[in-house]
Amino acid sequence: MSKTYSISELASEFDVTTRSIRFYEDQELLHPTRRGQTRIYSSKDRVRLKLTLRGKRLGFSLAEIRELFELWDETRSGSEKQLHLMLSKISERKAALEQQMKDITMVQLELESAEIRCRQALEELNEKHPATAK
Amino acid sequence: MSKTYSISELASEFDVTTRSIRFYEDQELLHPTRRGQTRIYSSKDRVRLKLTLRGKRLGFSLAEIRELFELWDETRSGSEKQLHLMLSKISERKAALEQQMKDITMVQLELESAEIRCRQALEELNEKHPATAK
DNA sequence: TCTAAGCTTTACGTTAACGTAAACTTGTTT
DNA sequence: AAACAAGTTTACGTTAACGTAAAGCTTAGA
Repeated sequence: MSKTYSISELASEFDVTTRSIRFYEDQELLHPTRRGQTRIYSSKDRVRLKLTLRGKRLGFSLAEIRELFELWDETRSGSEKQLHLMLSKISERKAALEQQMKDITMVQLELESAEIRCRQALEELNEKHPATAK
Repeated sequence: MSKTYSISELASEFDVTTRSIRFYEDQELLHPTRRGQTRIYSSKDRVRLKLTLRGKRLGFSLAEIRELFELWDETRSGSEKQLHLMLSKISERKAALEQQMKDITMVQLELESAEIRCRQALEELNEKHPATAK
């Protein structure tokens, strides 16, 4: 009897619209059960929603996210072939994430130096213009 | 007389289509000059293209990237107000990037443990099935 | 002179990821 | 009974970021 959630509970917890959540179901990322016609979300669904949103923030498409979910499900009782496929997908993703880490680091460095140049420009303004006090 | 580039040179160097490069110009991310009707790209344009692609990999929209370029250009001879605006945009971006770093780290951990579980499953298969040699 | 490569503009098509609106059911509160 | 809140389905609309022709210039080479 683990916990369940309504669609609006999940929507407000993760700050997405119910429209999005239904859309994710349509794309087979979530598989809520029903009571009557009302959707009931398990904690597994909740985890999947969380993972979905995280994946999105990382630039994965919904299709890619779905592919990962499916692979993982198939893998859970998988043949050797499935397991190897999963391992190769995993290392694909790992490589992509490492590239992203590098990109982020580069941009962070650029932002740092941009910030420094901004502050210097401000100081120069204040020397010519020591007026605007405090 | 610094170096210049043709559209297809840049396209093949960065592995994008010429269509995309022209589209970026349309969105005012690039500003090549012309010889006759042919576009000539400066090394500044090349840098901007590189930054654009990096920004895209990080999930920025073209509009956001353009906004950053414009802010930076305005800032280069900017008023105090411009400089402060730029600083606040910079810290916005820094915060977003930190969140992304966290996301990546989380996903990397999940991939790690998924990989481990895969390898264990493979070992178990090999114990029941020590056949497929080498 | 013809052709081929590489460039150009113009413009309609496409995909992903929802937004938005309309009309309906179901349960519960006044 | 009436009205409300929260859920549902159906379906058309929207935006971003290009893809994909189609048709025309321009210049080096056979």
